[in-house]
Amino acid sequence: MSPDDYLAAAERYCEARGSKLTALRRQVLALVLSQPGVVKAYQVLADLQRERGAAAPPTVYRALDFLVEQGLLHRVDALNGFIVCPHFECAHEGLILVCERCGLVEEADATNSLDMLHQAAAERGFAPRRQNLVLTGTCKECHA
Amino acid sequence: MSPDDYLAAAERYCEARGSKLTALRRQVLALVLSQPGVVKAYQVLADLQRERGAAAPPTVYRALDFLVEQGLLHRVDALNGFIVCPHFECAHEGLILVCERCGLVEEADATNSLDMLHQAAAERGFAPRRQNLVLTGTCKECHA
DNA sequence: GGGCGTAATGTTATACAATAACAATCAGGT
DNA sequence: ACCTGATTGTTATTGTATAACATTACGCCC
Repeated sequence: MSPDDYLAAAERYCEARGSKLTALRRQVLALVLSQPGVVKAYQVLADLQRERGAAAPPTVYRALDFLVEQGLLHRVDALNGFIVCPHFECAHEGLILVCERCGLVEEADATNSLDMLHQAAAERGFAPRRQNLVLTGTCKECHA
Repeated sequence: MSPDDYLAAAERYCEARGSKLTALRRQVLALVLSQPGVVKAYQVLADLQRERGAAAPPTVYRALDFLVEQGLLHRVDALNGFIVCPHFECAHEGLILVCERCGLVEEADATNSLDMLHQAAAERGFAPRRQNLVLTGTCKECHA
């Protein structure tokens, strides 16, 4: 899916959910889309400053938080970064693989093991918030 | 297991692995042990400063990195914190459950599903960094 | 013991990440 | 127009982590 198509779909998606993809939020989303793999908040901030002059950290963090909340982005804790969710529309649970070396992101189907994980948690009375699991490591190209 | 027993066991464990649990590293480990749940680097730093006067961030981070490398501690990315690994002796993949409400942290054994996850990743040529997976959600006590 | 290489620690400064607190503005409903 | 709540702007600060280099301690060989 091209960035433009993605943005259009995101627009419709937010519309349908009754949330507002404002100009600023759209711009931040576009900036994240414009780069491959994991994107950092301060990188987005720098890009935003190039495009619209003044901008401060809270501006970026608020937009990113919104986008994560909507499910358009995922936060990658291990890297203090963000990645685009390739299919926010269908609510299925994915396994996201992030290469620490090159920043490549891919998604694997791991429904079975994810179900098992949730079950293991449930056995302890623990209710996981639904989320897409992220594994960091090295991709095929990058392990020496 | 009491802190003292844990420290003694850690000592033997490092000895056996040919790594050095120096006085400083032992002290940092003791400081982490002295607190329940998740411990933050700068909290350890403050404690260390109380105990030995001067101390700077790199001192603490290096000790914590060492302890994580040895498997004595786990880093909890989602919280920028560290937890004690209760069973460093047996090689294992842990599943760490963090309650968003009360902050409780527990480590569950989920070797099977974690193995499956790694396998799913491996099928794509992806090598996950050895890590302990974190699920956030609500614990037994907390889901209303 | 003296000298050497490596690992560990100390020190200073800085980079990177995130939020607090409050002011200003905008959009929709009545 | 007016009110209300959400969004964005602004300034300042707090929290997290590492770079770069100096110094000290340890093991080893001779």
